[in-house]
Amino acid sequence: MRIRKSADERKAEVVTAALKLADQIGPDRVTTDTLAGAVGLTQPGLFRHFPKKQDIWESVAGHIGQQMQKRWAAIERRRDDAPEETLRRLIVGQLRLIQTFPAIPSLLFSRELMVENVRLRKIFGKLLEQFHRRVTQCVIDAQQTGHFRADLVPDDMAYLLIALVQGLAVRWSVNERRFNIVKEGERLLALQLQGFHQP
Amino acid sequence: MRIRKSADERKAEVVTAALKLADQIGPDRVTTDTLAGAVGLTQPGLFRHFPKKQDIWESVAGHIGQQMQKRWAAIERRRDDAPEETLRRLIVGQLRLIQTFPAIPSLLFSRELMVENVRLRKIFGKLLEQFHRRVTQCVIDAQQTGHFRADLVPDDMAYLLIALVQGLAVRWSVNERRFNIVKEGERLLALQLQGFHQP
DNA sequence: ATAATTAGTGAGTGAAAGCTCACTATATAG
DNA sequence: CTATATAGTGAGCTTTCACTCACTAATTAT
Repeated sequence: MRIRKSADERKAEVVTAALKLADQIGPDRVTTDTLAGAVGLTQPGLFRHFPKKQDIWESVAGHIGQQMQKRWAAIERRRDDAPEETLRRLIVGQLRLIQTFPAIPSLLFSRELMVENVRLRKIFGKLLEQFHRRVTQCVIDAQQTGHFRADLVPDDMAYLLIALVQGLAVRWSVNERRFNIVKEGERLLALQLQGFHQP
Repeated sequence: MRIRKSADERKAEVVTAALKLADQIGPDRVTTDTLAGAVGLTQPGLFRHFPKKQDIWESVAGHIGQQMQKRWAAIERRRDDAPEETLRRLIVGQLRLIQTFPAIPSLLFSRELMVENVRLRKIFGKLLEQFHRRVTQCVIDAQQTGHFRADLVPDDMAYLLIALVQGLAVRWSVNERRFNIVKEGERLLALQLQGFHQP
């Protein structure tokens, strides 16, 4: 008796398995065969749900995008936070997301995703852009409440904060994740923010 | 009459061609066939000089490493620079290197290099570590000359500065290199250093 | 209960890519 | 000038991988 599941359920399974495998063996080594095995299907069974392999990665990107949006929305719903607190939550949230899906950094630079799939690059590009917009807004707000120095360019301050996240992600990957990215991030963030405070 | 060159000359040609191709089409798409074509060889001809394909990438990594060391040495030879100036040169030099070899960021995350080749990961890991050590030393020096705040942790300040480079590299790649990474870096660096200065 | 739809499989195809090998052309040494 | 070493080639091998297709088993609708 073979196990049979609904299309939607399988799709979800495949996406999470793809993320897990991408983490463990690297995105470009996730073959349709290993992925199918991971969800208990034969290789052709996968193509029943995703006509092309790229479709799988697009679903994965979509899933990550949703997770980001969800976190951002939750943060912005806390209307009584100070701008600096919102900022802190945005940055730390991003780090936590990376911690939850450690494949994200390698995904960003995989051949499969970034070289071969234009649509995918656009998706990630837009996400980064949105993130920058949000961070910039926090910076502006913090300047207006007098917490941050007003003589600095908010756009660039946001870029520095985002670089903090990305640099940390790079180091974490190269270091084979031998440190806690969130803790490390919180420390560096505090340091970075000190530089932005009113003297 | 077939063209015949010395082994050393060919090796050098192959390394530069590999870097160029990695930039143009992505590291993982550089096949032995296209690479051989780029240097005017047949595909098996390549294996005369590099027994395994991985050996090519190791040579490439070695070449990049040499370039870095050369730049660092040149900077450190300027013994009369202020620590902050040395720091500035280190960071901007790194950005310039990336500008010269735009494949570096994608190389750092390619399957070929980072997943499949442990030795290569070690090489790059060591380079990053050396860079961090150098930057940290500059920070300490700048603290001792009274230019930087002494209450901040030098190690972490160095991490922030390196994150600046890496974050910029990420954005540059995702943005398909539509901005000048060196100019942008100089601006962000100035901003970052402001935060480190004595109030 | 039967028909229609949908999920899944076994076997196989074709293309890509790393690598081998026997052989040839060119250079260098004695 | 001959011998030896070295750079390069053509043909082919093997493995891996995305994808197809005819067919079967389970589910849902009528």
